[in-house]
This record gives sequence, structure tokens and C-alpha cells, in this order.
Amino acid sequence: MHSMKPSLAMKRPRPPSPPLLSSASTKQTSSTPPPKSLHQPKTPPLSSRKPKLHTEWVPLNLSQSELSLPLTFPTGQTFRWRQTGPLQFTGTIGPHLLSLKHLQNGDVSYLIHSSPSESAAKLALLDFLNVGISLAKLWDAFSENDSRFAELAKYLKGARVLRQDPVECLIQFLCSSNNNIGRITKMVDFVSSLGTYLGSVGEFEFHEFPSLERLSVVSEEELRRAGFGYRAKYITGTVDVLQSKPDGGAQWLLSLRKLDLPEAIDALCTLPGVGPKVAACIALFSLDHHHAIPVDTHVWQIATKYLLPELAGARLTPKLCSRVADAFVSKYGEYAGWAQTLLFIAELPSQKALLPSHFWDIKEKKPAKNKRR
DNA sequence: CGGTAACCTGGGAT
DNA sequence: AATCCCAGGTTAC
Repeated sequence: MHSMKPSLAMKRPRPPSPPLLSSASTKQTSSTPPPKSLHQPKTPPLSSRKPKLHTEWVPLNLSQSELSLPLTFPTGQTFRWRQTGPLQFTGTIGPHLLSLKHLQNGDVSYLIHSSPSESAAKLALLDFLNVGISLAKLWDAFSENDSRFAELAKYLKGARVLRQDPVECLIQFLCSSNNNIGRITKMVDFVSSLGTYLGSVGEFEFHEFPSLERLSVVSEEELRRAGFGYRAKYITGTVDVLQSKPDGGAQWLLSLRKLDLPEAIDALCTLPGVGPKVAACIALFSLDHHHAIPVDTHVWQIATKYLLPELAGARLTPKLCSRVADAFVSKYGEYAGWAQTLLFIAELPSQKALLPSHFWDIKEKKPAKNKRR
């Protein structure tokens, strides 16, 4: 009674042709052209289709020291934005598709490519950028207690913490566990492609992040086939739990903004695939918990080098994890997560290469990674 | 309760 | 070329 060839069955609701993670594992039935479709006139309808939209750059009242796009978008807070120009990044905020770029003087301006409402887009953008928080003031305070921070801050101005949508943030970081940036980005891209198509900029297509309802139609097996590995069940499991919340999962997540950090973390950790680190990412990057500290291997390195030298050489266990977080909070205070963000970025190989050598040649620790049984 | 092995996958190092 | 190791961890013993 059941078809033995599921790949030939054609009853799919109509998944908007998700991009493939691995080129090898997926074969479309036959006649479908594999990857890119060059014959879809979706590239630049901006002027012809939407004459009402003012597709022009609008300055934001934000200097480079308040927002550096290269230090904010491609540094691991979000995997959804793409670089579409030398100093330009493009992504979506809710139903709005827009680009940000630095002007000659470093100031940031934005361009709305597609949006149901320009005024709503601007409000969403300001909210997303956390513009109410002065980075310069925070960093002055951090610098007073930490000369190394002060020095790094000179070179890495404008590394800002975004205020993302919690569902979007959660799903992204579910993909991040024990994974690398490149593959995380591909996974997030796959999930994103389930959302409404909003437009293309350069070579990239952009979709609104799919609702929980849309996400709930994806099976664990589909995700596995798409290359998610064991994270497939994290996604489906978490979506299921969220869907079971009385007021809806999105609302439930938003309500965590009103809780204290420990309670928010505990709540997040009830979701499958969410542990302390992912929970802290969600708390910091989407739930206004500015002193949440995502303790990953990088932060662990930082902490053992500069904050808790007595722990050098130890393994990163959950308990030590919270101890690291506490150390950051005692040192940097209420906005410790924002300090951690800068220190984390300074550890990224891409940024490290740009810093004067005296920052990182302090003493290359001998790996000593003998995890022999 | 605190400490360790699996867990998917792909790219880079050995 | 075959393995090993690792990547912004979490879960199950």
C-alpha cells in the first residue's frame, strides 16, 4: 500500500526548494535542474514592481564606533546575514529585507529592499540594532576595570550585540552545537528557505524566517537527509515543545524577557538540544539578558588566560561553565555579555590577524591536549 | 550529583 | 590515501 519509492512520490505541500547541504546526498527525481535556477526573474524587480518603495539609502544616526557592521554581523551572533558589498550586509528583520552599509565617514545607512511598511521597517531595524544602548558608554566602563579590554576596544570599535527574534535565534543556535560556522550557515539557510521569499540581493536569496507552524511540517528525517545530523531531532523536538505552549511558542519565548536570567536559562534548557551555552546565546542575543555569558571553548580559553588562570588546563564542565560566567559578571557587571562579545571577537582568527601582535603572542599555551584514556 | 563517552558531518591536518 | 581531529555542545550513562 505504501510506495516503496518515496523519492518519486509527489505529494509534497510545496517546499520552496531548499538549498542542499551536501551535493552528493540529494538527487532530485530527474528533470529538475539541480542547484541554481538562472531562469527565475526574481533578481531586480525593485524598481519595476514596487515603485512605492523608496529604494534609497537612508542615513542612521549611528557612527562606526557605535556599530561596526563587519564586527557585528559575520561574527557569530547571527548566521542569517550576508555580505553584499565591501562594507555592506544584507538580511531580514521580520518581514523586512534590508541592507546596511558604512558611508565614507563610517556612519551607517540602510536601504529597504522589500517591506510591507517602510516606517515599520525602520522601527524594527532600530530595535534589532539595540540602538537605545550606547556602546561607547559601556566600553568606557569596561575599560576602566580592564586595561586589556581598553586596548582591544581601540581596534575593534563598534562590536555590538543585536536584539534578534527569539525563535529565529533559538533555531540558529540549535544548529550550532559542536559544529563549525560554515556548516551552521548552510543549515540555517536550509531552515530559512522554508520561510516566505522576500527578495534577492547580489547572489543571495532572502527569506523571512519561517514561523513555528511552518517549521512544524518538517520531519526529523527530512532534516537528517539535509545533513543536520543529530541536530535534526533537536529542531523537531524543540518546535514540538514550543507548539504545545498554551499561548504559542513564540509568545512563550518572548515572555522569557521578563524573567530573571537564571529562570530564563532554566526554561530554555527544557527544550531539547538547548544546554547552558545555547541558552546563554539566546538569552543574550534575543532576550535582553545582557549579562548572559555564552561559555564556549573560545570563552573558556579567554577565561583561563585572563580571568581564572588557576583553572588553566582544566576541562570545560558545566559547573566550571557557570563559574566562568560568574567571573565575567563580577568583572564587567550588568552588561557583561557585551564585554564578552568583544573579547570573543578578538579571539576569532579573522580578527586576531588584524590586531597588533602583542595581543596574542603573550604566551602560546602548549596544547597539552592529551586526552588519553 | 559530577565526570565521560557518543553523537552527524565535512573540511583540514597528519 | 587513510585517519585523526575539531568545530562557538548536549545528552545519556
